[in-house]
Amino acid sequence: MELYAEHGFEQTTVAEIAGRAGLTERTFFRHFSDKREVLFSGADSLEQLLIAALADAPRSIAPIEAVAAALDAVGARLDERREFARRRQAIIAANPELQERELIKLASLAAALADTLRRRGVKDPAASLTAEAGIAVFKVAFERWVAESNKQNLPFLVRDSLDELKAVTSS
Amino acid sequence: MELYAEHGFEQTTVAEIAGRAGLTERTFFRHFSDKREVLFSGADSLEQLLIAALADAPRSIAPIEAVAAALDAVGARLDERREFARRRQAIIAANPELQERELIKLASLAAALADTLRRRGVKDPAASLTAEAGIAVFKVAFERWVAESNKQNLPFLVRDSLDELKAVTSS
DNA sequence: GTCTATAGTCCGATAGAC
DNA sequence: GTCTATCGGACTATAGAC
Repeated sequence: MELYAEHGFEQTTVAEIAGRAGLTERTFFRHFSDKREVLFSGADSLEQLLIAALADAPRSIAPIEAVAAALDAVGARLDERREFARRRQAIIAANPELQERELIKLASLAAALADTLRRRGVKDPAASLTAEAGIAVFKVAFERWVAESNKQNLPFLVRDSLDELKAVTSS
Repeated sequence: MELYAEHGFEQTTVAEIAGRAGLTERTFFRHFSDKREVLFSGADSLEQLLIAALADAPRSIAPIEAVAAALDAVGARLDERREFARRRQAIIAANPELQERELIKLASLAAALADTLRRRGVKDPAASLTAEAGIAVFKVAFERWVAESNKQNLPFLVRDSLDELKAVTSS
């Protein structure tokens, strides 16, 4: 992240990254499948957290509320590292290749959510739509969280964005 | 598309594509920024259609309905080339790099929708959420359209998916 | 760790369309 | 005279094979 922030993602070579870590280029690719992945490898634990939180949500509440609860858990985790998340996001925002990788990670989250919902008995297309809606809410909340000057925390923004989604779809 | 379908996207070199077209590698890159883009260059006209349809929608209807009308227009256009769309989608489904490119194109559509909504006076975060909800609806409808054995057309599936989204968010 | 294919860039030259 | 299209060759870095 230091090198990507200093010289930009494209200008940074894998050899430079490996060198700063005291390793060789080859070793970098043993740990990360490609040059982008080093910025996203932490996402796996977030996906696990998300799915576990959804699976633990009470069956009595509506699917979209269960998804919101799971997103809250992820939001709370990210909120602990707000400055780190901001620096990381600035790097991603500066490079389309990194945005592509971020989007496929979000799509993977949506697929995992939909899968877990189906396991809870939600039928398609409701399961897919609830999952996609949840990710859309999270995306918007996350953008507000990193961009804004105000200090609202991420779980609050997730809740607020969900309320807004309900409002715009209730026509 | 022929080469990608025959040998797979990764196994196909740009030199082969250029060769079959009677051109050189260098010329390929003049027309397409990268090897993936050749499958997505048609998306620009769809984005224009989408935005024009949204801009033309009457101000009297709710933003999400205006977005749905715009998605209908895109759906109708795609419906004319169902078999082509299916073959193209099979290639994309077989390769993560192509999925990444598809997702960033969809994100671009969402950004354009949100922008047009703002120009119509919709405030944020409602504009972003309406746009993201619209794209989510379209994604799910499109998946059903290419995957299903039944013969429902895309505009119908867009409408059906929107109704489903309204249902799952109205808790 | 070594070797290699290929994507993608940069320099430039050429030539037809209008 | 300008615009746009082609091609050539050298080059670097990523990423995969072994």
